[in-house]
Amino acid sequence: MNDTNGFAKEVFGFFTEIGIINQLSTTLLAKSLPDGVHPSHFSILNHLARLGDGKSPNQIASAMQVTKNTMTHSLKVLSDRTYIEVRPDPQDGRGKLVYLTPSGRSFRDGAIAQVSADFAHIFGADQIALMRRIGGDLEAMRKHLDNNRQ
Amino acid sequence: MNDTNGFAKEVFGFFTEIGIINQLSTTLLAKSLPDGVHPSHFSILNHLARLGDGKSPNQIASAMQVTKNTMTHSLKVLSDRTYIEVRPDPQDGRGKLVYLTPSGRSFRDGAIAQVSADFAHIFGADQIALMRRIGGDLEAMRKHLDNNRQ
DNA sequence: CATATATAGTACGACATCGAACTAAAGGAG
DNA sequence: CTCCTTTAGTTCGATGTCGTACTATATATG
Repeated sequence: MNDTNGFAKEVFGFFTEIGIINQLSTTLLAKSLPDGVHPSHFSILNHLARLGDGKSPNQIASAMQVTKNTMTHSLKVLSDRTYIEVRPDPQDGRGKLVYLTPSGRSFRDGAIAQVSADFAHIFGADQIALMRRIGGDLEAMRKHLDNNRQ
Repeated sequence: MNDTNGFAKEVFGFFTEIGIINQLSTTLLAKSLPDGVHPSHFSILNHLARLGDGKSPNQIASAMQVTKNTMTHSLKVLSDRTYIEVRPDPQDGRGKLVYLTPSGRSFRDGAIAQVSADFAHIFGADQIALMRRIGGDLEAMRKHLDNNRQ
């Protein structure tokens, strides 16, 4: 096996590991979420609650790393559930702005509590230590990949 | 903000970081793959080439962390492209066994070369060092989550 | 042997996501 | 002012994935 193949093997293994962790944690999150709300939808509510609402769909799509069409779909789902309101942007005739409803806020708060309780069962001291140990490296890797996407 | 919420915030941030890395690396891989082959399909070919073919769909599904129905679908796609062959298991009337075709092997080898070349452009010494630094912790986290899924 | 339980794979429907093409509005160049 | 380019959001079709329910075969229990 030559160098190129060895390099490929190592990098594949690395991203495969990350992919599996992502898959397992997403599945776990999905099971903790009530009412058939998809993790990606919850993520949008969480984003709006943490960083403030009144963002455009395009801004949210960039933050969530999904395409605009996906965001259109997700916002429709959240809007149908009355967790958000989407209003025209008074400053820009093309744009829209997304606002959390009181119902959306309370749903998000309840979900946070539920998910925290569920995760606490399997996330012990060792895992917390591990998380803190590699958190900085993960952030660096994320930023590097984000800055180098074509 | 109380402890529960702080814990939730930290864990969310951690898995969000992993999710974004996974999303970016998967997108990158998808762009390197020729012929519209999905990363998950490539992953199956790679698995069979590395660990040997003649596995059952169920074994592959477990290794890839997807459901049996997803595997049925993926194997049909790969079979239609003549990258694999699915034959009945002579030992078990219910089972099937999956084999790589010569075409599948050469496709996989070519894809490895292409993807390696593409990744080498953005994966420098710093990233390789980072990968080796946190690889063990990622593996431990993956195993922990895998052992504790409900 | 007969029945019950478990396992391999499939069928069906639902849904999240994507890429390409489109509409509408904003901004810039002449 | 007019035309061109860019940007925001949507529509459409395709695809990967999942959960539930199903069939067929194997294995265990009595």
